[in-house]
Amino acid sequence: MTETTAGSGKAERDPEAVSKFVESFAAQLVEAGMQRMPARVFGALLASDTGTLTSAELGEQLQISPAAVSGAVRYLAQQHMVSREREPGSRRERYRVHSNQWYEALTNREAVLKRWEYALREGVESLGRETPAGRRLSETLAFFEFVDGEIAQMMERWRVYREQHFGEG
Amino acid sequence: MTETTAGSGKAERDPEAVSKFVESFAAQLVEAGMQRMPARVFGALLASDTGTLTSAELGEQLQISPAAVSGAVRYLAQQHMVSREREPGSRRERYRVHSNQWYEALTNREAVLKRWEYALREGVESLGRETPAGRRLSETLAFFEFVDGEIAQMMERWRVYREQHFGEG
DNA sequence: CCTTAACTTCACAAATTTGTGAATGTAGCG
DNA sequence: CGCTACATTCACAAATTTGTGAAGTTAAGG
Repeated sequence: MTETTAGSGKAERDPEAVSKFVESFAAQLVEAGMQRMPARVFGALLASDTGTLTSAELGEQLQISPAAVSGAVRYLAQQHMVSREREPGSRRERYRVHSNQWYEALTNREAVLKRWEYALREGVESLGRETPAGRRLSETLAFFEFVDGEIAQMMERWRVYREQHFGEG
Repeated sequence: MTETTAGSGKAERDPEAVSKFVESFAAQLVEAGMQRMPARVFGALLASDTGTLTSAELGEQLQISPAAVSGAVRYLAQQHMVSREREPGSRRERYRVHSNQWYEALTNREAVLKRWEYALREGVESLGRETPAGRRLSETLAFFEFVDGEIAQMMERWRVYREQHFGEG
């Protein structure tokens, strides 16, 4: 017999409830633009007891192929929404959602904002700073720069708030 | 002869520069998850002198069919990123990007956040507030609620900042 | 070393999304 | 009252995206 897939601890907390949450949460992420598999994998990790799952566990729980798991995890890791850790002995890999880390990632629209800003700057240049369109673009650019700064401060405030309400993560 | 499509005012401000901006800005929006046509239409409006364009102008400038314009505009209007206005006399419709209005729209991830919050609340309930997973979801929920409030304040600060730096829009 | 357990990559079939042309609807104007 | 100028909707073809099975790669353990 395979060493009970779920391994550590009685993993059985109403699989149905878990699945229902995973699917409905993933659906919302999808609607917001995330790809389906990454969204589901992320949901599964969020809903797990330890915040970590192995590739095999993900595959079984979500009924998807190893290839799909691999692709989803690659995406999530690139976005810094999960981290990978090698289990010392085994060849098994663990994927983890750090409570902390992924808040940052989610607000890491930063990279996105930067690219928008760049495109807008180009536009201001080439259309002419003093044209009506140029002025409109300038203002838009200013908005994004403003938001950029504000978000940094907001995350700082969150860290304080979080520590007060939840203690160390 | 058709009444020169571009109609009002000498619309010719280096069409090439305009197009280059439109396409590169749209590309960034697409990468962030927006559909291509809405992104291009929005870019074109941003880069226009008056901030308004007719359906025909959009179609010609972007080389797309009336159907595509219609679809794109419907989407943008739903997201409150443009408004439609009827030209009094004509049957022609004008689409406008209000500098103000669309900042709000962009941060109107609010609707999205609300749905995430809802899904998370469900999850906390069904997995149990006192389980490890339940606690993780709770914290995530708290984060979104926090962000919600912060964004409202941020927009308020932006309005002040904007007025100081750009005067009335 | 050789075997085996894990992850990854690749080529392809299926499903979804996207944009078009044609048909349809509607309001202004003679 | 009918014609014309726009805009919208619909069905479909094309392009893109998505997930799978199979083959490939690497490291742990005998």
